[in-house]
Amino acid sequence: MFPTIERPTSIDVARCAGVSQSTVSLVLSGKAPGRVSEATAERVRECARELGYRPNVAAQALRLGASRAVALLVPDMTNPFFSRVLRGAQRAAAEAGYIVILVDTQNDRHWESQSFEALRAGPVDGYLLFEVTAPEALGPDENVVLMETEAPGRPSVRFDGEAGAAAAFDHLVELGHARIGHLAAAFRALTFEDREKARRRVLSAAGIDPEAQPRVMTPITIEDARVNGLRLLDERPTAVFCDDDVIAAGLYLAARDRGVRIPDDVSVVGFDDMDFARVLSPPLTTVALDAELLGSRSFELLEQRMSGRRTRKRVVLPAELLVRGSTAKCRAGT
Amino acid sequence: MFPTIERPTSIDVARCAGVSQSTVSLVLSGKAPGRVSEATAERVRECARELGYRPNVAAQALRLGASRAVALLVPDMTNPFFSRVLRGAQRAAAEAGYIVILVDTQNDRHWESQSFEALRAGPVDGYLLFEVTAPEALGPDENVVLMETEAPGRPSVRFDGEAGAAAAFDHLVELGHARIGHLAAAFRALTFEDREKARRRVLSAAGIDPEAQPRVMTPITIEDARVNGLRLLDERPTAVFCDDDVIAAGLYLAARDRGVRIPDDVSVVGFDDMDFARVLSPPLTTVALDAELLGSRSFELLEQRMSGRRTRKRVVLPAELLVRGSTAKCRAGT
DNA sequence: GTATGAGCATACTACGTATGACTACCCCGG
DNA sequence: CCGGGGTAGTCATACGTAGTATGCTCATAC
Repeated sequence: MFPTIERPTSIDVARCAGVSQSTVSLVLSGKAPGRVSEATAERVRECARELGYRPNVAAQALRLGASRAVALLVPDMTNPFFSRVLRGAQRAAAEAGYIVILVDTQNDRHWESQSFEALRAGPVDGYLLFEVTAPEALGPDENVVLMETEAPGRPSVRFDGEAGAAAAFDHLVELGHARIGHLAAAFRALTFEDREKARRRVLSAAGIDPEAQPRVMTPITIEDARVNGLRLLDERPTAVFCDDDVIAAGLYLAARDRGVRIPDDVSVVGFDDMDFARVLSPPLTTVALDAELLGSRSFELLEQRMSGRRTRKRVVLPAELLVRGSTAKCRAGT
Repeated sequence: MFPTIERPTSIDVARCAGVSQSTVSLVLSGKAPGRVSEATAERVRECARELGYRPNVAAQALRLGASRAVALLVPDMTNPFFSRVLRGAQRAAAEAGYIVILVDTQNDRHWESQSFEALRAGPVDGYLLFEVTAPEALGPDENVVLMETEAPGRPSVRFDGEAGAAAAFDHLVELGHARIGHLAAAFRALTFEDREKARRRVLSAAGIDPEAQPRVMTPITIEDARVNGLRLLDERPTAVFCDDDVIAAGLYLAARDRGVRIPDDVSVVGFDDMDFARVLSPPLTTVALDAELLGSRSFELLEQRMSGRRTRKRVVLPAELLVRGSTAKCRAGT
């Protein structure tokens, strides 16, 4: 219909090499040894190269019932953290001959389920789901790996966010802070629950009442975080733990608005160690996560499932506190 | 082979509705009017809904020779600019019933051509190429839209980067700067050539010799830009134009290292208006580009081509200078 | 001279869909 | 009673590949 480029098929290759299409298929899919003579095989390969033959993936997918593509669903591609996840997944996938189809759900339930439906139509063999709420919609036999969340019977990969957050709060406590605010992500996810859990645990252990600490929720956006950060600063914390570097960036703006100095008047800790964290003034103390590793490990797990192994492994990756310039000894007494 | 989920086919739907597979296809692809009675059509739709039927895209792709997927090649997904491009493209594509397959070439020629080859195998109907060097490899009939670059006979979409850069240099000149450095991207692309062109033009017009101004090239990475920024600062410019916000971020670090104050000692201008630009201290003056628009307009052009129109339109999008806190009157004299 | 088997290659089919060609039926006018 | 024309739907096929069942050829063994 459209003047699409005519690409050579295995039949063209067969004609060129003077053999049948079957033989071509045999040779090119590596099943030749013992079935086709080496001389013929070489001739076929030669022709294929010459004609620039590439198997038609649609036909392959139809025939094999598998497309060698996986979907990666992330909530917000504007957040560079996910670019790194994608990069890791893409690298691992490419090595295994897979393509990654990225779906940016933009934190939009409607859009999420819509694109999800589109994907279920068959173009992908498996799913890498980042904190997505859909897993119940999938049959228990689907090839799925959960990222940064967990569900019964599903393999998953996540960071030890609780340990990371605990390290951050420990750090603040050691610096002598006793009024520690929490600028929290208004996003229901296991990750953030972990951080909250760590907060309660560490503060309680230090004799600080977690309930009495100022705590404000905010959408994960610089501007939202700025606005909500202003409210938090009004409660006069001497330190603030932010659920995310983006949120921390918003808090920096709020501090500037209020004339509050970091770290002199208030210490700030972020989470994720995004590229811009060290560029901020002062450089942001944050919990570093290897996002690329998350992506690649997740794909590896998915691949295991796709090749038939019914793994349910739950991988936990380390999270490490990076102390930079945004945290300092508490001077509330002075 | 693998226990893949068994999905219902159009034959199942046909059986359920008591009609032939052809009829199902007719109804579901909207070709029913005049061929199938409304009563039957409704029955078919009912069955399809009940069985949860979704057409097999692999089979469709094979039959139609089109996959309703397009590829978007970008050089570095870690750069949030491209996330926004993707978002725009994805939105426009979804509206037209297309899927966007993202390929992050990571500025790696080898990887670029490799993934490119993988794509040419047939899974996509068209390409959105961002400053990619491959266009010669594609036949003149391929469905391609170039982003931020141009080539004879190809449709393209780009920003008026020259106007944007000119506005930035005008701004610096008006502030009284006469020694204006250029921290330039070490990346051969039309975009950056445009900026360089604007620099020469504006400076010459202002009676400043462009050749005499300090100019340093740097890879587009915060750390690289920091190192090269140090070298540039050693030449004592009173203002610096950075080819990119990421580069500007690196220059901020360099300035901090050297104890050079922004904008008091040196004014800084960036390019792109990334999210973090306004969070920097001081907020970065930069040239704003609507990346999402770039993505959506590009897809629209591509769609025109894919539906047979042989358009070669060249779209130019505006670029606008955003003056914030990183630029100030030159105080070199004091 | 024929049975045996290895080695090599081919014929054919299925995967699920879209669609042009075709048929069966009914109604109506002549 | 027949032909024309519209309506409602079916048949058959092709898309390109993978792989199973099959066939052919030749050499060796009895």
